[in-house]
Amino acid sequence: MTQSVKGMRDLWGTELRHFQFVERMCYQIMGAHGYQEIRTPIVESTDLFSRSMGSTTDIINKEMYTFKDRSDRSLTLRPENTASVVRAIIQNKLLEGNDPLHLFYIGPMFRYERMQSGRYRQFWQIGAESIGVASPESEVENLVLLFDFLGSLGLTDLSLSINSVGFPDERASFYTAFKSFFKDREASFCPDCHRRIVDNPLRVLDCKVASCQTALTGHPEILNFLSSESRSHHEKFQKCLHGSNISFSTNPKMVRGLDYYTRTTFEVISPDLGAQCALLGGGRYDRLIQDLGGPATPAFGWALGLDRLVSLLIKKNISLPSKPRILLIPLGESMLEYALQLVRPLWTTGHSIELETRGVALKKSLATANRKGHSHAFILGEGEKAKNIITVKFLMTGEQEEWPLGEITSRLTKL
RNA sequence: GCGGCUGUCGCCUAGUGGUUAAGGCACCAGAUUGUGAUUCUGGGUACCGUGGGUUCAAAUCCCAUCAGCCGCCCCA
Repeated sequence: MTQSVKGMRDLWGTELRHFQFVERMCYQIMGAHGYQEIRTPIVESTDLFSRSMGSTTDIINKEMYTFKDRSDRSLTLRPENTASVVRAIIQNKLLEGNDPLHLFYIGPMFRYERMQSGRYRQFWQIGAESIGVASPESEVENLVLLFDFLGSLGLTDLSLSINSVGFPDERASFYTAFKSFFKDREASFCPDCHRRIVDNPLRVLDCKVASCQTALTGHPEILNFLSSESRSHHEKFQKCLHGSNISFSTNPKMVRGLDYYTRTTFEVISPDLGAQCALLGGGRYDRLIQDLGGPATPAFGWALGLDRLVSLLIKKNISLPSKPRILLIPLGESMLEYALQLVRPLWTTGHSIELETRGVALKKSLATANRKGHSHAFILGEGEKAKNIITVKFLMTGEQEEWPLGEITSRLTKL
């Protein structure tokens, strides 16, 4: 049998309902904050990603789904969405007259990675980008949106880590100091760190090897190499977070996976997710838009892993708001025709009413309703028809009520 | 990309060379015709992930392959 491609899965049932719940809340909160949706193609020119994300990042080097199309163009399945959003902004001149832009997106991303739980080759992200404003306050606005969203899902205990990685020139002077610090004790570092110090020095900071962490004692901190402007930006950002009641911790060792970040970076990890604990991350990217050929424009945003978010909701037993699910059971074939006429106006009211059309014994229909998770059964037989009523059975308690036909809609709303 | 582990009904598992692959949950059918979820009775629904090999004999041993899991790298 042909199976789904490795790392790509089907979504249905409980898990899909959680996805849909998150998506509904996403549209609601984003809308409330004035963010507008943008949808970009899943496939882009390979160079969009190699230009935006940094040539030494793992995503570029080993994780992209890259292929040639029939015209020999190098195409790539998007591994993240920010580069595409920026491309769309430039290409469609979205900044003209719309500055600043508040955009959000939701959709599948692709990374060719070794499988592990919580890590998929097709995975879903929700992201929000705030484009055109450089202030720390706009960063906090974007994070308030994020935490309002998480709160609406019942997630209130997640901790935010923040850091600043400065601008490339600030980073360069830090690298110089850090590399000489490293060189003085290079024998104490693991082979991976010897590779990192060349490719991406910041990565040495979050090495998990204990001896490396010991060797890092007293290391130069990037915050000390920031310009006074960047430093006061960072201070103001923290002050504003306090003011908005968002709790956080500063982590000078926190490193993000993409090279385009400037100044503020942040992430949220969840201890409940095992090794793949990164739930979301983001930061400022003031140079990306110009690097991709657009006008120099500051920007800030985050991306959240929907698959991991849903697995967290399920692990934490966060229950979905449940609407009544009704099975309408006509007794006998003549009643089925009557039921069809009766249910049509009800179907326009937005309630979930499934019609039993099999014409099987009531006993069997109730068993089916129970098994499939219906909350109520509407029973419609000769007796009900004669009295112009419907029998409503509450499947949780077993209680029954008789509703006059004219009151069905109003009483449904009160369930 | 590196290292390790796993794969038996829809789900969880027993079975470690020898009859017809066992059990639980679930599912299906029934216990007199309009009442489920609780009870009772009956039913096994699986080419043991796939393909080769060893053997008189393979779910069991070997190889390959696919998928999943765990750690690393890294990331959502």
